[in-house]
Amino acid sequence: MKTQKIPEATIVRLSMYSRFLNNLANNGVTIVSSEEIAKGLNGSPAQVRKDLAYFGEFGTRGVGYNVRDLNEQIKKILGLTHKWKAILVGAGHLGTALINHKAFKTRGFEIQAVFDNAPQKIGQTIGGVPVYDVAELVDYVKREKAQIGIIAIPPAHAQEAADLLVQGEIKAILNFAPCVITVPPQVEMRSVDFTVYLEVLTYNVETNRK
Amino acid sequence: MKTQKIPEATIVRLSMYSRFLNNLANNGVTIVSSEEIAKGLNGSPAQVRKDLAYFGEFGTRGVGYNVRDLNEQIKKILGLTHKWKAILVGAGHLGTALINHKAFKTRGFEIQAVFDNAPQKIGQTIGGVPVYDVAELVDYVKREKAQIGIIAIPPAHAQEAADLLVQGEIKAILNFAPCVITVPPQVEMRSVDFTVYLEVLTYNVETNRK
DNA sequence: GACTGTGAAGCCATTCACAGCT
DNA sequence: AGCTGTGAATGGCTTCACAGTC
Repeated sequence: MKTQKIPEATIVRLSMYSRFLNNLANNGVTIVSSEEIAKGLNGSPAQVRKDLAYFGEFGTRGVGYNVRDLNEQIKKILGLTHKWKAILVGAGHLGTALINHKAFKTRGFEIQAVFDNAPQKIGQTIGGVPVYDVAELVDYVKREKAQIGIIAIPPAHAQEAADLLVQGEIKAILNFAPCVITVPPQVEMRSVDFTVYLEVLTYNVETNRK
Repeated sequence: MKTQKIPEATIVRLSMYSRFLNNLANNGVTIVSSEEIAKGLNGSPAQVRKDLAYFGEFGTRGVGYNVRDLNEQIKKILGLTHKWKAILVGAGHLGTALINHKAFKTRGFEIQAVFDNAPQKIGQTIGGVPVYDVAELVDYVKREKAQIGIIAIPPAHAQEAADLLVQGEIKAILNFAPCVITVPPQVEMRSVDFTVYLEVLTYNVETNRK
């Protein structure tokens, strides 16, 4: 193992490997081969081995990988051995869906607060999470040292929300608004933009019926 | 322009260019350069030109691109000159968020029906869209010739939902469940998996504070 | 002079094929 | 014998740099 640039696609796959290993462990499987992991992910065995080899030697030649150990290693790599404090911007339908989504809790993410600018929403709770005025966002993030900000509002105000999060010294932003957002380099940012995938689908459907 | 393999990343960017061009047009801009498009997308001018050049010569040397014309061309490439019939599987929070999402209507996608297995939801409407029993899904998709199926249910049953959509001869599937789904090659499928991006963020936050 | 279109070069990720362990 | 770990080869996307056009 040496220091080298690791493809983002590798990190994405690590996250999926971990999920797959969880399932295996729940089914009582203790040993797994790169071949089997690959099958579970529609990937290739060489890819699996290469991805893991960036970070160490986790397997046993002639045998395979210990499911539980490998999962622990991957979680450590991804930074999932401790909890993460998240806050949500947007108390609309999407925000509500995210608060109620199982995936956050099961992976150690805790949405601590929601921020919105609609007076009738402020003071309420959604799925047990309090809704605050967006005017309090910067202070809250600073005070609570929230690390992850999730943007779930329409594109028109998404950049403003990002700016507030940055002002609060957030570490990372997950943006669900279908638009481009700019943040300073020290802030990690990824967009989940389903609209572009929808159009990738239509492109492929149109193109393949030649 | 010749027939060659076009990177998926190019299609993703085309979708974003189109959105950007919509904004420009709404602001009364008529001509745009690759440089300006690049700035709007945090990309490079060469990339913009290369992406567009896969499909034709849409610009004028020394001048730039006509905003409206280029947008029309891109929409044609993406198959957005006609409407798309979509159906949704899952009448939960996420499904509700998707039905109410502006992005579908503005890009020509119409969610015609929602399918769920909860008896108390069947017969209701959500955002004006009727909720049907999932038992009727296959027939409905065949009869209405729905082209796009959207999966918005927990991972445990996502593959079953995909199988039903495939049985109904759907053309494309957009999967929001955080799991791997397998479909036959003639069906286009993409997953919108925000959980992996969340973990890409944590990986980067952990790694960059060395 | 300005900006597009494009072959070539450079770079990065994936696949291959086999050496290395158990 | 079986499966991992890995340098080398391949393939593909992006960047470069300039020719082409207005």
